[in-house]
Amino acid sequence: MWQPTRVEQDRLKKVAELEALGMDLYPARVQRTHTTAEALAAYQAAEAANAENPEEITVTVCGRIRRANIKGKVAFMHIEDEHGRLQLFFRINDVGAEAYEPIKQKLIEVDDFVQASGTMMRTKAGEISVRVQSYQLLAKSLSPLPVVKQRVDDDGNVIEYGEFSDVEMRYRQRYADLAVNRDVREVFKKRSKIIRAMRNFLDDEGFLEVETPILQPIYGGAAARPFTTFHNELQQELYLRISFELYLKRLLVGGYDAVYEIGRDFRNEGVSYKHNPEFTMMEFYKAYIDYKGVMEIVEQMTAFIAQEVNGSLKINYQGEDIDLTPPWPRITLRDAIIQYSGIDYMEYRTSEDLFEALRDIGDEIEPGLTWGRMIDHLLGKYVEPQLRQPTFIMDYPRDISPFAKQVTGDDFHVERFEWFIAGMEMGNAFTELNDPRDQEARFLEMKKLYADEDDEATPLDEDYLRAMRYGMPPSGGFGMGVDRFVMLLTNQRSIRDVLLYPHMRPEG
RNA sequence: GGCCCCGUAGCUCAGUUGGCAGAGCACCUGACUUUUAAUCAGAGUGUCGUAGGUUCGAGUCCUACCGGGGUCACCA
Repeated sequence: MWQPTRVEQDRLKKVAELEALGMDLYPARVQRTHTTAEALAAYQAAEAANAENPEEITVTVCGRIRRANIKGKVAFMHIEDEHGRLQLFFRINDVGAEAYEPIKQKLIEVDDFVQASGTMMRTKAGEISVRVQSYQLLAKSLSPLPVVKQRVDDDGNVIEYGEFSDVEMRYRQRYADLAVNRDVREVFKKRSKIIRAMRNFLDDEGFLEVETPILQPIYGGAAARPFTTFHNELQQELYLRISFELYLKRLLVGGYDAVYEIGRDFRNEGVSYKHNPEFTMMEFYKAYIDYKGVMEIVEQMTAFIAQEVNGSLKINYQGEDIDLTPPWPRITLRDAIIQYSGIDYMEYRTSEDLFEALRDIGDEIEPGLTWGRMIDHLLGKYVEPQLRQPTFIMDYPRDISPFAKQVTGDDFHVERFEWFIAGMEMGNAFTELNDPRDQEARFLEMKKLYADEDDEATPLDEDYLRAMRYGMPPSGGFGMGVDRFVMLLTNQRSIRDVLLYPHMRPEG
């Protein structure tokens, strides 16, 4: 239930006064001939053509009032639309005493949406403005937005005085955050550009964009706990997908050479600066390449997107210079772990021996993990934080990679790589396992290894095996966390800053 | 889930040893026909996150809870 604050009560009084004047506070019909940016550009063009006496330009513009300076019988307001700001110049002589009164009385004020018609001009101070002949209220604002005063300096930089920075309120009321913080709007515009560039790249490479089920009877393709839900009519237990992998590879069986999907994944895990329960994933699968072919595509795609969006392959992330120019270093997981922890896990080929080796270097790892998981621990703790520049870490332990093809002549490793930048995992890829007999054995192996963990930790997907038995061409597959990639290119510290509506606990 | 930090006006914040609840901006009243962080003259508008406790007296000290941030754990 809304409890109006004192300021909101003031605004409700103004609402009553405006309605007493017969004004429609929320009209359905609007006119607009120019955005703020178009109106400015039109006047600048007219000035360029004839500086002394520019052609008279008539405009009707719309926007939210962001600043109002009522100076007796004249008033200045800045309206803002998505494209910028524009000053409106009201004179009582121009709009008439009756129409001027609501402005003078501040019945129409900051935060309201207005439409204004007039001719373009420059004020004495030099600011391009609309000399308003008539105006109309488009939407009355009942609740004040946080106050952030702005000034544009001589170089065109926007300087803000005061700020709206309460993190919780910014996430819970993203609309207010966006309305007030221009740089936040820019982040999400850039996010859109990044995803568009990704699509353009993949489309041009001959990939087909597809959509696969989010509600799945059996989840799989990644290491994560799922969300569960229920279909009432069918009396069916369902999972929200944790990856697209198994459905996309079925499409290679179906005859497509290359497919990709960009969409939402759901993982029932902790929340952190790089984890949100739902997040955007991009996965692609391409026939007739292996994981090294995938590396080349990933390098080229990253370079293409960075060039499209930032105009450069060099970025600065949180004060750190990062160069995305391909090719990137390719280091085996074994070598990387030797380099950063001093342990060569191939000298400890049982989980018991490796556990002792970890304890010997002072690691407080808990007992009972599988050999592969201990190696994953070594990667996460000693290697990952050190990988600042783009790096491929390749050849992973078999028991944590059930969908990757074994490295030829090596019983311990599979052809898998993970891609890291700025100490964060960006992506994960395999030479895809397409031997249905081996795949079935892996499913059973997983079941045995992790049987005592959460129920159904590794469900065996019979339909996926059926598809594999028809035959899938040798393929390379890739998945990446789009949000983390957006963080990188927009220089945002937290995944919450690249999600419009990050997950929050319910409001008290 | 463990540990640490934070929660005071619409926004950003201060608040001493426990002693009348504060500032800037916003809002409100008034002046002003080219301002632009407008200016000038007035006025403080509050469930100090919530509930208990200690005390003559709590924004301040104690306990629990709620919410947020950080970090560790979890994330085959």
